[in-house]
Amino acid sequence: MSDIALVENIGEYEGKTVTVQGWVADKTDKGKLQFLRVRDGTGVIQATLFQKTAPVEAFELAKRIPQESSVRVTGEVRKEPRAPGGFELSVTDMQAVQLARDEYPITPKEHGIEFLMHNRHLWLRSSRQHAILRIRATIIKAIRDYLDNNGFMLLDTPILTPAAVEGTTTLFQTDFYGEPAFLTQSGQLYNEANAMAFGKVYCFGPTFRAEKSKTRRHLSEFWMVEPEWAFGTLDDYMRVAEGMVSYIAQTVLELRKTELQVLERDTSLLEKVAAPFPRISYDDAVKIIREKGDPNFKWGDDFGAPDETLISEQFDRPVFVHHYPTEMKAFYMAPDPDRPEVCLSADLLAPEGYGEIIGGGQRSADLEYLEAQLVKHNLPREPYEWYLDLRKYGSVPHCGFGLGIERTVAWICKLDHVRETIPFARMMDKMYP
RNA sequence: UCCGCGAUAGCUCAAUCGGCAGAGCGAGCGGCUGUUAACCGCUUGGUUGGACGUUCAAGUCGUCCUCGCGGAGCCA
Repeated sequence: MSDIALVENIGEYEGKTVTVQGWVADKTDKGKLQFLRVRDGTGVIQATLFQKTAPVEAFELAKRIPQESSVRVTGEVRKEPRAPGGFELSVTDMQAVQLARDEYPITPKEHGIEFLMHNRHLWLRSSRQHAILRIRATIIKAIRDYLDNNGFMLLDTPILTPAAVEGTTTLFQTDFYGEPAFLTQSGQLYNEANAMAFGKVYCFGPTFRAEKSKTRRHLSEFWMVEPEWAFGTLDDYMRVAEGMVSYIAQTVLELRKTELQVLERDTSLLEKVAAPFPRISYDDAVKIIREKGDPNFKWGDDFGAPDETLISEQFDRPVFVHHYPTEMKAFYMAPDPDRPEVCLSADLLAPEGYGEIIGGGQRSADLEYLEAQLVKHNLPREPYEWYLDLRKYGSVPHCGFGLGIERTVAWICKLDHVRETIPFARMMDKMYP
């Protein structure tokens, strides 16, 4: 029995005989010459069999084997410029683990999105999906590395929660031992408690929004990283956020060249993603919209998707929009002491029309202000009692932000829709597979 | 929730004015010693999303329904 080799390391085995375990992604029958392209999860390698030299059983199997059958293929690794990937396996032995029983639905030709989403469990095997999801994994690791290396501690927040964080967004309700409970829409409030206990923290997990949104930027279940730290200000937040996003872009450019190539991503645009990012105030953003878009845009309105695109088009890298109207933002945002109608908040808009990927800001440290905000926002006090405690026992200025993973992946990969950025997207009216 | 578009073979699509429902891919069989979404020949393919209606005649026109796609609002 020869060594099991992974396709991603196949170059290390040149001249040696190894076994690759995987699936027949595709094949070409040339009569007395058979080409199989075998995928093992780490890559695809071409396995070649000549009728003249290969064992009879192996050759016959290769000739007959249906697409997506699972196989063990043994052969000598040869450098071969004509083969995709540059290496090829000259097969000396081959066994089927299982012969695919039905016609494989996904062919190398085009398919519609409805069909592909219905076959998502199989679509994941294709090279484009491999590229996207490897980049997703790299982005997540880059985020974790950046935060871990900058003194942040991972401290996860609960998924089952007793109340809305921001009150406005629709929540998924579930049953908690007979009591209503909700799937979290943000780790934000618990993060603040964690930050008061540990200083610099972050949570990383799934987030649920029952919004009836049907756009390329929405999922019902998505992943978010939320750093939060004590003694942090609005400026501190923007510095950490731009550092993290730059690090994400640089890491993907460095480690995922092949994948970006598969996706035909213009990497020159990603190379520009380096701190510092431009910062403009909400007031200035409104001016841009009035000049180049809607002249009647009202101060105090939130930006629509076309407005965000217009703003981000003015810059060649992500842009912060800060000091939003206090009314527009969550109840816990700290108002600007010099100008209370705006708050110490900022969103980061990604380039190329990808819109908001980060929202965050400085939180109010003031007990009386937050008590008044709860009343103003019609929120019950009782579920927030513990949150108010944080302002009783050593309240300090602090800040934090949330970055949406799927929107970030969509932007880095330049995808049309976030549904391809997660293995199994949960969208309005869509739970299969 | 609102606006727009769509549903025809396993997949991607075509079908002129309402007049015999087609092609490519896939699959099956055969051929080919360098294929890369191969190529060549043959074969296989249908409750035209559902219900009702108009008509001598409906994939095509009308009403209702279901599902999907795109966008808006809202958000990350």
